[in-house]
This record gives sequence, structure tokens and C-alpha cells, in this order.
Amino acid sequence: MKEENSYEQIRSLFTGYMTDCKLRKTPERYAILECIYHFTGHFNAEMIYQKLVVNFRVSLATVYNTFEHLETCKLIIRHQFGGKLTQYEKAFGTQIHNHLVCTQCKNIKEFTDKQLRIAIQTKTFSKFDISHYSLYVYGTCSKCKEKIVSIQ
Amino acid sequence: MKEENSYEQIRSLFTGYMTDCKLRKTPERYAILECIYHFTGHFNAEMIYQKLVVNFRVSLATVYNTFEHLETCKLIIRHQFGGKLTQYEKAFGTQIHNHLVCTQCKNIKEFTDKQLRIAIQTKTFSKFDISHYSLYVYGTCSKCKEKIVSIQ
DNA sequence: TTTGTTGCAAAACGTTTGCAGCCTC
DNA sequence: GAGGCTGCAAACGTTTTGCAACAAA
Repeated sequence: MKEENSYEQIRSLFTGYMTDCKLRKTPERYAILECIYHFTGHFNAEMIYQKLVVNFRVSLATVYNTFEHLETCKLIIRHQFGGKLTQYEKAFGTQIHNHLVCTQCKNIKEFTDKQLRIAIQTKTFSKFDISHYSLYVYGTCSKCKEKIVSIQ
Repeated sequence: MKEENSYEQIRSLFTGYMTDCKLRKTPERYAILECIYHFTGHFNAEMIYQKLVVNFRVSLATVYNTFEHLETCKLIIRHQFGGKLTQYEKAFGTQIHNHLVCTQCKNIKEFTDKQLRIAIQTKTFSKFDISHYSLYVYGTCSKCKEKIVSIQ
């Protein structure tokens, strides 16, 4: 898999998208992209805003606005794992993966499964163009299993 | 698949759950369950509330409260298909199915795939107890594809 | 009688919007 | 210079909470 995407590569992808859509290339948008690039794991608008606002003048509204564009050009993927919180993750420099969601502690673990991926991706729908997919597997993680056992 | 679950069967499942958890068997909870039983397709708290309130004294808060219990005892499944709205569906009397979500018009179609279902369900995780799963496939539906073509 | 559950209204929360000013093109 | 984008604050819609009254056990 393409594990090595430099910031410059990602940035030029975003620039290309903005040019195509006649969007303006503002410093805010690049700052948000760069912040996401250096971020590990899942994030939301508030988290990126908090990280940036320390030494950069941005507003939450701009973060939301930029996320929308990043989502359409597939640089980030939006998730909603049961809670009300919308979470995102980078869609570059990472393998396609699925999510194990613990319904007790809400923790999320990732897993990859080549067979599953192929099964989903090769499925064709006569009247539907697939863009991407999300598989969420819900259950109880090992830590919470222990807790339940110890209570009984 | 078990396509024939009478309301009485479902009701007694719920009763059993409430007994086990030492919850009170209130008329409101049964009214909400019955309303859901007769509902087709996806629904949310507001929809059930609106249907019930016509000839029954309930509050939205109670609907939310009851949904939480119905979710834990797996009589309903919670979904969040990208939008901010939380949607639910019955988890009885229906086949396990996946969702095709159109990113343009937000319409949702269901599809079943036995092979996929088996592939997911037989996947075992050493430290994780699977309860259920949701597969969302995002893309563009036929109607929206036409629109895009006609614009260009 | 006890205390879980209710309706109601207010609050909370994440997200969106309206607008005047700014800055990219 | 035009108008897309910004920050700010107010508004929004869904969900949660606090509380006194109610009713299941």
C-alpha cells in the first residue's frame, strides 16, 4: 500500500482539487490540511481547531467548511460510530481498514481483512457507483469483558 | 430467516429483558414498542413520538429513554448514515442487511449478501465479542448519476 | 411504601448560518 | 475590483438533564 505520502504530495492533491472546483487557496485551508497530516488517529473539528488556534487565527466554522471540502476530495473520511460525535480520519497514508467499536467504553480499534475488502469492493451494483465503504463491527472489548465478569 | 415474529413474541422478549434488568414495565414503553413494530423502514425518535402523541400521552424524552433500552436488548439498531440525524430500524422480522447510501441525495437502499454476511460473521477476534455489525456503502445512485451527466 | 419513570421545560451539545470585512484571484 | 472566504456570534435541531409528580412493584 502507499504508506509514504509526503505532505507536499497531499498538499498538491488538495491544490488540484481547489483549482478544479474554482475554490480559493487560503492559508487557513492549508493550515488545516497540514494539521490533519500530522495527526494520528481519529479527530473531530473541535480537536483540529484547538490544535491550530494556539498559534494561528482560525475559527471553528472554517474548520467545518474545510472538512467538507476535504471529504469531497476524499482526503478525509467521516465516521459516526454510534455516539453523536462526528469523527474523521485521514484517507491518505493509511490502509483501508474496518472498525471494531466497543459498545461499553466506546473505544475503537482498527482491523484489516484483505478477503473482506475484496468481497466488498468486487460486489457490483447495477445502478450504483461505489465511492467508499465503512464496516463497523460492534461488541465488547477485552477490558470491558473483564469488568462484566468481575461484577457477576 | 425468521420473518414471522408476532407482536406478542416481541413483547415478551422485551418483558423478559425488563424483568432481567429490574426495569419497570410501563404502558409508555409497550406503546413505543408496538408503534415501532408496525413501522416500516427507518425511523427516529421524533417520528415515533409524533405517531404516538396523537392518541397517547408521551414525551419525546421517554421515547429516547425507551430507544436506549430497545437498543441494548437488540430490538432496534441505531444508524447514522453520514447526516446528523440518528436513525433506527427494527432488529426483528427483517433480514440482516447492509446499506447503500447515496452521498448526493442521502437516500438509502438496502441490500443483502449472504456471502458477505458469512464472511463478516465468521471472522473471529481473539479479544472481542461481536454483537452486530453495520456495513455502509457510499456512492452515487442512478437518479443522481443521471443528473450529473445531464449537467455536463 | 419505595423508588424508578414520567412529562415538561430548560439546558447542553455539535454544527450551521448570517453578516460585515478581508484577501484571493 | 469582484466576490469567495473569513471570524464572530447568534441560531439551529437533536438529544440530554433536572425536577416534581406519578405509579409499578
